[in-house]
Amino acid sequence: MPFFVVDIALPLPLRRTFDYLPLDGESREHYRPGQRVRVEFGRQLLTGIVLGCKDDSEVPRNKLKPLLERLDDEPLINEDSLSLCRWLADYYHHSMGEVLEHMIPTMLRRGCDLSEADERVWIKNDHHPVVKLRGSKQQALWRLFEEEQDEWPHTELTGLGFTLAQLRSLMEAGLIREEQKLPLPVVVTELQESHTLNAQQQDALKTLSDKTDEFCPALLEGVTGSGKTEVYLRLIENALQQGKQALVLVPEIGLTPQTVRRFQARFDVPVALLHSGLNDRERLQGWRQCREGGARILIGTRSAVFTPLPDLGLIILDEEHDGSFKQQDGLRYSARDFALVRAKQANVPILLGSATPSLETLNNALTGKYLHVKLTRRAGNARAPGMKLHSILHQPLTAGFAQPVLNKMYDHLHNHKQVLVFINRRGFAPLLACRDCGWMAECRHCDARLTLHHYPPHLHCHHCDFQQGIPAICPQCGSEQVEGIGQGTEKIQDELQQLFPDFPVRRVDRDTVRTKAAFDDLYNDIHDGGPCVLVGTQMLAKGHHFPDVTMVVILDADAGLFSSDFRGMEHSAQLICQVAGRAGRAEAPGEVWIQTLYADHPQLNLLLDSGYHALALSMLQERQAQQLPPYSHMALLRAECEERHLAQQLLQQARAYMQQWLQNQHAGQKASPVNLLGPFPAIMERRNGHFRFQLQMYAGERRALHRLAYVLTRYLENEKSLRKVRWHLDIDPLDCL
DNA sequence: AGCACGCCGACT
DNA sequence: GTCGGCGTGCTC
Repeated sequence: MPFFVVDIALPLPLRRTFDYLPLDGESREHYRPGQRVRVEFGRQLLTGIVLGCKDDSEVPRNKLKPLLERLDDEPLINEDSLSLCRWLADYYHHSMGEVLEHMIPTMLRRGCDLSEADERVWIKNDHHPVVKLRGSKQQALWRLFEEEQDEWPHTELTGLGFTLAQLRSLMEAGLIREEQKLPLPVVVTELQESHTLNAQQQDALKTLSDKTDEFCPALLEGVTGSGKTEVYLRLIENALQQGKQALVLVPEIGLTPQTVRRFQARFDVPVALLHSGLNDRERLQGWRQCREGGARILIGTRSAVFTPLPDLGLIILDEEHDGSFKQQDGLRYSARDFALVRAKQANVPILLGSATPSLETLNNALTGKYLHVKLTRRAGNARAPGMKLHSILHQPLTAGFAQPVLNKMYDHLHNHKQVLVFINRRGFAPLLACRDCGWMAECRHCDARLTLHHYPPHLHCHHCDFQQGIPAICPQCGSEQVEGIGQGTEKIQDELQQLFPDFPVRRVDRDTVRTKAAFDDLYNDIHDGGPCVLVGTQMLAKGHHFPDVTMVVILDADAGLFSSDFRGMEHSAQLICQVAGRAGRAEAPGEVWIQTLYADHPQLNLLLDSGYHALALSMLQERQAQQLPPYSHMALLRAECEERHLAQQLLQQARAYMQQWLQNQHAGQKASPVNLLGPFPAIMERRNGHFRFQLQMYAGERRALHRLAYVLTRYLENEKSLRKVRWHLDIDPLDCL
């Protein structure tokens, strides 16, 4: 047998792969890219992925080890997925082995067998005798098989109150049989009719349905309540009719039971869900349901973009501007950008939806790179909320509110409506300070103030989770005048409750709704109506509809207006629109009050007078003038270390290396194709005990940036002198703080 | 990333 | 005398 070696990607941060000798008696045909193998790596056992075979290795023969075991006969990852992984590894300058880890569920990464997703399932026999069942429970059970579906997972039936004895009776009667197999998601049987589309929605649908058999990226820009979801549902319907699968990607908080139910109740097909709440086995089941074609629709968050879908016919990515589509550690990929690459490879349409598209996407739509479809009218009777800036300059405030705002809130409550107060600060007060000497409670691990919490009483760092008790006296001067300064959700809740004693004031933040279940309870409570005030953070802004909310108060819009990040205004505007979108969903028109010290802020006024789109166009002009993304491409090299100077030094060294390389490459040229800025300390220089610095890289051409990033990562990876410093390269970073 | 090897300080 | 600290280097 001719000599050959197997090229294997291992789950290591190293940007290279490893050669192993094949198993005795196995030829090249046994090794196909995408199979899993067990190997001895140093002294540890690892599961790797076969990338291919080679005639020979760069490594001397005596150093080559034979691999220990081949885990798959059929590749677990197909050629298409492998080439997507290669794209990710190249584009994000990441290790192939770690990229591949994203493609398969945890259990398979650990070497488990596919069959571990199997479960006890009861199946209706094709040819069953006609029998008279005695017990009413048995009859009810049989009806499920006759009227709803042929297959039922055992756990699903016991969940409905049926017993093993009842199932055995049916089996003995020859009606059903038992098997170990992959269960399918239960199909909802009470289907809902589709809503009728308004003229605009019909036009949108027509435009978007034009190309279903080829790559066609599109932006659906639709104001809140304009019925984007209905358009999604129609497009999915088309895809399903053609025997295709649909992938729906939603932001982390967007995957609510309400959303899911809406999709499930519309289609007579199994819908798989992938989100952070699943355990390893459920993940494996969902993955197999998609890969084996049982599930026809997959709804999932960021990581669901990796799921194999053999009949993929459509990708929908809702709230495309949402930051949760970008992974913020490890492989820092953008699920939105990756979804576009995937759609291109699969040659299928992809629809990005948003009321407030990111400037990147909007630019692509405006330049014609994407199809641009707009929905400007609210579906049904819903009217757009009226937005109003309320200047609090030189105004006396009660509990942080201006009197006219409180009066308005009172009116709404008395009209049996609900009021939503939005403030992006958890806790009681954002800082604890001494009245006498000015001392402030600071985190010992971060450059940040500790937040004062009353429920329960403690000081808490929101950046590293450090907690401690509240000092009774000032540790600096001994004064007893130690108190919270400023306001958070807790304080506002307390004070509003005193101002409106006749109405419940509820707080909605990470501290009150820790679990998904808690949120659902609260949501149902609120949904059941009754006038109340909701005080909450970002959590309130996304995903959920509160039909009885007719007034929204935004308390601290100013915080976002002067951010040091160039995307600060964009994100503020998106957040304001999103919060505003919570009001006036139903027939009752809503109103939005924004308290601000800067009532003449030009961009804020543009947003309120002319809407997000107009503001976005103006922000794009600004970006163009400053050559910021999307008019340039960016990468960020971040470094952090417990020793301040080492973090800084790594970036200085990286900068020197890159400058040298650029000079060699582009000798004689006037302008460098990549501009380097920094190193700068991060806005919060110390976090969790680590000093953080960063180096910005800008380029007009993506090519040049990537060529530089390639040599940089190889250089840093092999530079052993700086190994105490943790570093990473963030391609297309979302925030540069 | 692990996990070895290796060379210096405080313990039974 | 040894246990254990983490600097350095390697893994096909």
